[in-house]
Amino acid sequence: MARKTHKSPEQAREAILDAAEKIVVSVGPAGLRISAVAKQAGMAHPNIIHHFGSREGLINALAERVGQRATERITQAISEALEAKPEDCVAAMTHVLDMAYTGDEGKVAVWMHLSGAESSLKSNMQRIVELSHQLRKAFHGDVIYDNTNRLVMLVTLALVGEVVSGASIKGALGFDAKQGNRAHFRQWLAEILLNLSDAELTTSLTEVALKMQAQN
Amino acid sequence: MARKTHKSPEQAREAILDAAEKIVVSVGPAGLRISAVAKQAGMAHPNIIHHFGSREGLINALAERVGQRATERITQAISEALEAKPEDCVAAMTHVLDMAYTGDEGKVAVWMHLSGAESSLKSNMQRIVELSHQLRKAFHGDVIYDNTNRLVMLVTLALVGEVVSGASIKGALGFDAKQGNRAHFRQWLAEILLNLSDAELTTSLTEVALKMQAQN
DNA sequence: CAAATTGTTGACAGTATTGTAAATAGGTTT
DNA sequence: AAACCTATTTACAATACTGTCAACAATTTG
Repeated sequence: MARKTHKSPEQAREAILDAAEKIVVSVGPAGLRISAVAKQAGMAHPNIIHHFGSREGLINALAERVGQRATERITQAISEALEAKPEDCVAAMTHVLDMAYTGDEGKVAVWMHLSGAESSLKSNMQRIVELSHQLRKAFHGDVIYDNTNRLVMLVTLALVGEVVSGASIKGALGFDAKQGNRAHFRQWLAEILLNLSDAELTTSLTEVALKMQAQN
Repeated sequence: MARKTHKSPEQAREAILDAAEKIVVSVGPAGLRISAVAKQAGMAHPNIIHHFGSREGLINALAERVGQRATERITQAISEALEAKPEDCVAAMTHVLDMAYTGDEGKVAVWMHLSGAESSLKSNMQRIVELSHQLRKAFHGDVIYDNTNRLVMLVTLALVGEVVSGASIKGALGFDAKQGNRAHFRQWLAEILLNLSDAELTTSLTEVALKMQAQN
């Protein structure tokens, strides 16, 4: 009966995306139903189609928004790490990893991507690699760019894995038991990442690689 | 008209699982429709319900089968690495990582798990950790079990990430360009894993951790 | 104040999918 | 050969979801 007051298109879109994010967090990526989003946003479902064109349009818009926000948090954390004192380096690096998860945005970003959303992944990832390389250079002098690329890839893949089935794997490996909770794992990983940038480790690695190539 | 010859229940189940695996590989985990599986297997879809009870029953059975097979391949690869000569260690370790992907089974296992299948993940993972720890001990003497656990977790998470969105991330990071294809990344990771077991790295890591704890 | 614009909604069409029920026939046992 | 078991199928029920359409009302513009 009583119609809702008209929101501006921007307000409506934001409200719908907020609702969609909540729904995705609670039911997973495949369970994103337009009707459920509409109910959460307190409107009728054709209104969503009016604003986003289709279900796929909604998914792409949500992917774009959460990807942008997550990238913002991560890049800011790396920038902060760039200015951290040496004794704070592990904490700063741990904070960088934390930022990939905060507020369910990393989870939603991965899930949206999993649903086939396109988004501007490439430019976001390249910003992160660029800053990460600056971070490694600040810590260890001149380092190999390819290794930064690979490290970022390893961490990114692990983050995706954590989002997708981290809870199950953690449970299967008994990580709930004593000290091995998620935060501790991230700190452990942060330490490894910092040490992996060390020049002596790099040479050690290339030595092994050379030995192997000679064998082929 | 012409009815199919009756298969034994075991044969029928295997044929259906083969079909389901193909379907999942081609359309992804969320797109698993029992009608499509039935078409692929050349039978009517109620027959699948007859043999597996429901769509969920089919998913669980498929998860169990691919999980078992993938675990078999991985554990065998680790066992082989245990008996490898020192100069073959990187190749053997790379082979272990390769085994997690071979034949789409790793991909399907992750995807099925993603669809909510239960399966015997815990016992499989623990077998892998146990063998991995033997491998690390063989290479580096007595090492910390928790670190083996964390390394297995890191690699497993990265494998899951690779399965879920490895192609996109690889593309976003420009890994297609020169030498950074998937196989090279695995070899690079294998080298890191072998070197990470080194005692000097472990002490370096714990030193950083102690320094950070003192700071808190 | 009138008219246009557009955000919003209820009703509906169309399709896809899972699962059920009864019937049929291949294979096995007595 | 008869009877039985069950793998298999056709037809159907029931539901759920996306997207369309025409109408309505809130807001803005002339």
